Amino acid sequence: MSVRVRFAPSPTGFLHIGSVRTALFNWLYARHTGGTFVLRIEDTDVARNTDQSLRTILDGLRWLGLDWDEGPEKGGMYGPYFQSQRADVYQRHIQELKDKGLAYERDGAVRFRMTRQPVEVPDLIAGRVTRPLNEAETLDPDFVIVRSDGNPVFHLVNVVDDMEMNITHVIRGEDHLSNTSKHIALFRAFGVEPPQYAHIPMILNPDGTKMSKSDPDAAKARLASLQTYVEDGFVPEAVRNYLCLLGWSPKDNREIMPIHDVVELFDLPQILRNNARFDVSKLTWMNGEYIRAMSLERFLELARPFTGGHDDPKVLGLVKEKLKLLRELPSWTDYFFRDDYAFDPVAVKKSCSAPQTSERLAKLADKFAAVNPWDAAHLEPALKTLAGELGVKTGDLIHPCRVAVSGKSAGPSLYHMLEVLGRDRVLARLRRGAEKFRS
RNA sequence: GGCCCCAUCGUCUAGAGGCCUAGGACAUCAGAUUCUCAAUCUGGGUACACGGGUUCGAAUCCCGUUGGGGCCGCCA
Repeated sequence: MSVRVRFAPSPTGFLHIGSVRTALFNWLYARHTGGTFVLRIEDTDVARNTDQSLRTILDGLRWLGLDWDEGPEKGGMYGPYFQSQRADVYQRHIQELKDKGLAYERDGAVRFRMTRQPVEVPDLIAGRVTRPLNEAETLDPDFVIVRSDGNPVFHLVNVVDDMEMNITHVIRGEDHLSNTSKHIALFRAFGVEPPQYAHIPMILNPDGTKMSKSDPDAAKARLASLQTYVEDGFVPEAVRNYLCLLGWSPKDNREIMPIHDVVELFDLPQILRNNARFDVSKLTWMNGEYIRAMSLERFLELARPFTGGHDDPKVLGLVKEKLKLLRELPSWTDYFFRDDYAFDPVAVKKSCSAPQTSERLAKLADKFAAVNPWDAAHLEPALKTLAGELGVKTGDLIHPCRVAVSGKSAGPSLYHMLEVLGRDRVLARLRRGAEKFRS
């Protein structure tokens, strides 16, 4: 039988990074097995659902390249894929349980007559887990499956849909492990064999606490939302790759690896059983690696939202290898697009405080005025010639020059930077610097 | 509190009884290189939570302790 897995988020707020990892693992398993990846929207909590949130989920999955085979905007034979549109399906199953004497009403809600026996949960990752009933459950293990307002609850709709949609493997967060006995009991009540379960460990904050989108600590709350990484200029390839490595490993010391290699190697039993903490610094490193390695075309495409409209390919190409985050883009390129860029005081003090600075910049301007053609290959010998004539180290010209034309001590290769800046701007800025740094 | 899951460098991990005086990566420190920064290269420090077993031999198996996480809703 062909594998069918599903990602079943609720459209309430931002997309949680842990949910994203769950979606990723489902997608990987589907692609690894040649199975089907279903996206199902669990929007039974009418009060909390928003269209905006639905968009966030769909956009987030697409951003990461996690395409679904059945679901919203895609269709499929098992639809509809919104639980809000499946009321009749649930109604039928609730009636079935009532007819079998396995559901009854109390206080206006419908309750499921839970088995009084401990339920063994076979889990592909955790192994066999038997969860005995706790004290309260021993007294009354039954639980609500339809609220008094008539809406069925998560446990019921989740099981009914997994059943109706022929889901073969339920890959979800470990926070559901304790509930699984309820789900298995429900499957049995319907006379259906439960799917295989694989509960994946949680992703935690750097301090080991649970990642929550509503954490009172704003910095931690930011960490929990996928949107944060999009806004900060992480690239999807890097986020996806990093997430693959949280709870899974190719076991051959590779870390940066193409997604199709992960798809090939990925399997459920090899998923780790322990929680992982989210390490932004490693993700940031990986992001820089991906940015440096990607094509200029891809870079231009991903950089567009961060350029503020200044997307000259020559400029962006120059700083591509410098970046760790796309969000840093403006601070690397501002002087290409404006003449009133700021001068870093530390850089000025370090490179432009020598008394000869002014004279050197002026002479450099004169020397560059004669360079033809204006390109890196001709600028370099011109500068070196002048250094020889003045009897100074090239650095004594290079550093002041860099500060004069960009305001910074750090940037791309000087000669390529000058080439892209163009003769007019470079000469003007050098002469302006000669005035500015006159001591 | 009850029940469940888990436990290797600061972090992510490799390790399925001898290959481990524990390997890789990020981070960090030192050095090299460079026109700056980044990158790159070289090197350093840092871990098997603790206590009992089992075994000729344990990071690897068992038990306990401690610690972390999860679940105990008419949320999902």
